[in-house]
Amino acid sequence: MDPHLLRTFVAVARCGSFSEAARELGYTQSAVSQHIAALENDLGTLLLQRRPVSPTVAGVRLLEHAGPLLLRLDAARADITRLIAAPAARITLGVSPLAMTSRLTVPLAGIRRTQPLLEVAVRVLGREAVTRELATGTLDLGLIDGMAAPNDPLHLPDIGPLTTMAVTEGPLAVALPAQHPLADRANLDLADLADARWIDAPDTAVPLAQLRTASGTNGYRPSLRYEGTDIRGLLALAAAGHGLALLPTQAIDGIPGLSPVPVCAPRLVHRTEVLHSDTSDGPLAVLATALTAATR
Amino acid sequence: MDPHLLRTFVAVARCGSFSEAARELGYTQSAVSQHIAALENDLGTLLLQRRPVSPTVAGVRLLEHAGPLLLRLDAARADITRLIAAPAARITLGVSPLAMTSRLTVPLAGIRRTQPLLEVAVRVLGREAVTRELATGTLDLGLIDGMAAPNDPLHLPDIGPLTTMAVTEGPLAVALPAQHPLADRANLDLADLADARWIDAPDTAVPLAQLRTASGTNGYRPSLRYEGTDIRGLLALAAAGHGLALLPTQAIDGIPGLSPVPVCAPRLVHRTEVLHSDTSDGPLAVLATALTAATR
DNA sequence: CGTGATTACGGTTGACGTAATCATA
DNA sequence: TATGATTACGTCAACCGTAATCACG
Repeated sequence: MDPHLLRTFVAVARCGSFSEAARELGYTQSAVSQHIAALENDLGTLLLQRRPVSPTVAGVRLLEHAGPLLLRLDAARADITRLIAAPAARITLGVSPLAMTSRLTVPLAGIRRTQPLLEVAVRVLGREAVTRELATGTLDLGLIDGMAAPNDPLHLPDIGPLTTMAVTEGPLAVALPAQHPLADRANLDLADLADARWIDAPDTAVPLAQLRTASGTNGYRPSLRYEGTDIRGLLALAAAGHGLALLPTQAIDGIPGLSPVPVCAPRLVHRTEVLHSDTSDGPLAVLATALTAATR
Repeated sequence: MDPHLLRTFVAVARCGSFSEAARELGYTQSAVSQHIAALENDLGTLLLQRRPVSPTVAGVRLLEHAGPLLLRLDAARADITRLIAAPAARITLGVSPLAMTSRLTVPLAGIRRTQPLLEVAVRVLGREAVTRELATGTLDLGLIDGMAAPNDPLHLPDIGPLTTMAVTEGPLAVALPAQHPLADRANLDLADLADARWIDAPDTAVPLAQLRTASGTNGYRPSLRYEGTDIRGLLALAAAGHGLALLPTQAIDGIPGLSPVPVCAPRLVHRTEVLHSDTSDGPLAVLATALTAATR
């Protein structure tokens, strides 16, 4: 279970080919074959079906472990090197789409005024990408949004010891087309919409999987998948009746053709949090607290 | 960042000695020294202070990663081997103290009646221990309790793909000595007790760290630490006025000298969940659903 | 047949143990 | 000075590449 072996295993599984994975990793076909053989021998089971190459049941299971494992390994290395390296002259901020609001501009302006030598970059990414890049050190600071119970932290994959601070909490609403029969309701119970058609937009709206666990049902089946980080596109699809989406009320308000209907049960809020891994009080920690303070 | 190196690193940090760690791992003193040197060389920084041996800042940081990393590595191996191995003739159940209630006996009796050949063992452990042993395959099924927002899953360290199902949700109460000034209150706001004296009983009561994150304050300082899995002992300490503890109301009811006072804010519940890593519908999955069904 | 995975085999690298050296309480 | 970490060095195994072989489409 050497990380190298795991890395080639996930590469082979992703590529669907030993030789392709070998090219990608800079190994020979032979070495990749030996890696997989070593893993399979170690675990005592076949991990990949050959010709065509596809993971077995055990292989699928191992893949579920290998991803987080390798990510965390990278995170550990990045964490230490960041601790050693000189305080950065450049801060890259990763923001999930719905965390990217106009309020962000105030503390950013503050930082740029007080520390004009500090280069600041803002990058809009999906939620998973933000945590991943934060772990590997590509990002210095993350601003992530999500759904949670009131006063409850977001459920984030634990890639390591991160400092998290709440920035905002606001109401959630279902984006209903204006002509939808329920569009004039004062509020809605989520469970009533379990059988409706939903848009699966994991990076912009609340992920459907989360709706399922929150309501304990198996509903909220997707009618359409929306990938990317652009909210306007999602709203256009919702307005056109392609499916429902759960968003912060604020993001739906004033969009033509859409009525935001608040969700009354279960009791849930939209929440944004700042994440960083700076234990001391460097510019990162300062910016992080500035971001929280600006909206309190 | 070879796992072997990480393993010896945590061993050395725990033992506070190279030679002691070497004995423990079956290496020579020399090999351990080389392992640490390799790690330090790879990461480009000192990880341990020598004479006496104690982790540096970077070392502490690495330790925070290494634990979960190695645990997850073990979990992956255990997961695969379990998948391969024949369905067990023995099921070991790990239960956290407050998840161990009389309701458990009903589904257990059901299993023992329908599958008399199946050996069943019940083991009461701390919450961390249950997840750890579940990950490494020592336990087959876990029953864990904790605090959460209503209808929200427990926050568990993600050691891998686990099936979790809610078993019970019930009210929480502060265990106050009968003569406490607030003992006759109808209910309490948690924030009002942030400056009180608390008992830190991470395995039995709600961990104080969780109270802090839930209320966003830095209070709930421990006056006494209580280790172990015996609730009666904790209740005795609480009744004697050594400090407060947050527990399910049910656990405090009827205990002489203690008044359970419900917590009204923030809105929180005591919740128990079943955990297992069986994807198919073996005896584990059957028992797990039996456990949830019995209390619905 | 041809593409692509496996096996055989050799060179190099790296890992661990023995033993000598160094350093600190 | 004694305990315990480091360094030197030799041996052995593991790893990867080259090349031949095998197998499936």
